[in-house]
Amino acid sequence: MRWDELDKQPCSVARTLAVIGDRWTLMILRDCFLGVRRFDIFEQRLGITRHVLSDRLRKLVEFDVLKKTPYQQQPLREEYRLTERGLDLHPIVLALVSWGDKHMADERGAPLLHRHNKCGQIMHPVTVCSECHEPINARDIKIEIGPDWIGEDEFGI
Amino acid sequence: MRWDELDKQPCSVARTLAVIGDRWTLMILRDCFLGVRRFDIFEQRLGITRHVLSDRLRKLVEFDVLKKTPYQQQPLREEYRLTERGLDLHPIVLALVSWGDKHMADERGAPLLHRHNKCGQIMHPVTVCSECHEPINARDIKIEIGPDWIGEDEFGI
DNA sequence: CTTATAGGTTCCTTTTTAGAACTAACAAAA
DNA sequence: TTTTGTTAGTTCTAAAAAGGAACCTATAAG
Repeated sequence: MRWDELDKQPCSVARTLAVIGDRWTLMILRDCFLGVRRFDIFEQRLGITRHVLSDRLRKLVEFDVLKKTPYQQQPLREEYRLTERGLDLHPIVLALVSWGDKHMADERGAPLLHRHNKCGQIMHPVTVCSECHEPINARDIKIEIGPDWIGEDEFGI
Repeated sequence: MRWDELDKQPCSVARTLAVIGDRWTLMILRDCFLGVRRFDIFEQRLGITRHVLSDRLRKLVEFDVLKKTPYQQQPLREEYRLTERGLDLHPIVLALVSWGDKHMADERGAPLLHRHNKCGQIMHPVTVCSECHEPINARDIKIEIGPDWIGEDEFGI
């Protein structure tokens, strides 16, 4: 299967990865959530080639994850900002950070700390059930129906 | 920057993506969480080339995300199972599913449903603060210290 | 008149991926 | 006993993508 056919699959992971499942796209989005908005800052921080950066930003705008907004006229300059759709990617980025903090941190610990404005504390993200609000464990989830279900009742991992 | 230098960056997102930030790796992991364990089943379900599948599985074993376990002797056959480290990737996969369900679903709705064994209900993942247990909004998180902080106090998105 | 800035595009080389064929080690069927 | 099938790969070539450097455009500053 070619990569660009992925969004036709009846699977939400495949469809999401068709948008952000690229080598550089999630690094660009990380920077977006850190406040980066301009082409040259992305380039400097990421060490990505201009060609690829240009292509990825264009695609993210196409998918309505980022939008171009002018911040200056004469000459026209535009910056890239997260849309509501893009802001909804925050749990994905947080989940990536959290795994990296736990499993890839060096002796200095987590490189960045997240403070939750509402409670004022340094936090890490916890994934809970929308219904009972208990933390979710991989073994406690049963996949139920849908075309991608392969018929096993248990993970058996 | 070359992709294989990414894990040297002082950033948990970069370090995590060095492991799973590949075009196909997250699709392989999706299937792992659905119970797939064998080479030929991955191949059939993903439409991935055998060469790339072989390479990605080898890397995931190297990173201790999957482990090879014999399920038959004569001839020796081995299958790939998630390690504890691999199981910890579940929140990432759930976050990808959740975004896809919300933003990429077609008229039929979410392709797969997740039932939480503990409460028995169909659920979707919610990311909450580890301290106050309130759901997290991108605008409510302030990045505090660390080498990747670029010095802005607000997202201003 | 030259240099700097921001946001790209173009060109060429290297790396990665797609797609198909081939291999090894056995088991089962004809 | 020869053929066919199964599982888990490896090897080969062509096409696509990424890396790296140079070039382009519009404007402002020195």
